[in-house]
Amino acid sequence: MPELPEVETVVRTLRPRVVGRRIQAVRAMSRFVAPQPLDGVVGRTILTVERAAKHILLVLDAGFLCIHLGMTGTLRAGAEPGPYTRAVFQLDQGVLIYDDPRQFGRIEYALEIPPRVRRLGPDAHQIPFEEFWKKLAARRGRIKPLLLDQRFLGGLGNIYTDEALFRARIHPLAVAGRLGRRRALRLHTAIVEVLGEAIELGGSSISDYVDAEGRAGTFQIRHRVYGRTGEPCVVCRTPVRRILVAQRGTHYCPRCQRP
DNA sequence: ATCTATTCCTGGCTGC
DNA sequence: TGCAGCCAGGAATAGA
Repeated sequence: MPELPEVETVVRTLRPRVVGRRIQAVRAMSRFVAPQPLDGVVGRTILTVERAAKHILLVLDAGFLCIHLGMTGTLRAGAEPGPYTRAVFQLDQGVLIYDDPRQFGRIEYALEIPPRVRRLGPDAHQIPFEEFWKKLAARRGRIKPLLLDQRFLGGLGNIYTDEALFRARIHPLAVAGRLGRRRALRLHTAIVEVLGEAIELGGSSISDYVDAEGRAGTFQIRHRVYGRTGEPCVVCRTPVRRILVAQRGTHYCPRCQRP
């Protein structure tokens, strides 16, 4: 599932392939992925490609093409259309293919940056500790749902939330505002480190994820708790436990991450 | 503010 | 082998 490191990798691999290119035609095959017409992008030039949390923002000479990969979305330059192709962008040089089997992704064209992007909290990989600590201390809810809340912090999803909490030795149900400065600092460090390491390895490829060149990431082999239910904790050999938190599968070590 | 449940979608899995 | 049923989950949404 594309989270911050995967989206960052897509943006980095996409950039050299599309910046300066002119969009000559667009074909949207899914009303679910593209609920509004995308015709406005035709004739526009791609100025830059930016990441806003998990959103990909193609800044055009007029307006913005905003793409969210959802769970199974891929955006590939110079690829061939397949059975799950939901949108095709014909460029003056090359083509951009959006594939998405489960259609949880969204493509939107607007003259202004869409509200869903404006509402995003600070970037999980960029937020300074003092700001993180201040925001955290004001919250009474559980830490995991809070980290998943894109208005609180942008970019974390289920995988990296579980991995960061494990590294920081914090229970997913711990109350955010009661973590204390020491544990908050551990958590902030863990978030920044796990995201940085994942970006270095091109993200995690669990099922569908590939970058704009079609290459899979390799960070999944470094996962310590996510998808390791029942396997021994890499630190203490206690079996990794899976519980449900806010309707999400949550993986943690019951010994390293005490309540 | 915070929580729960629901909705979108379909490949892949389980169990019979 | 075939098929029904369920699960995975990001984010919006409704309702408590």
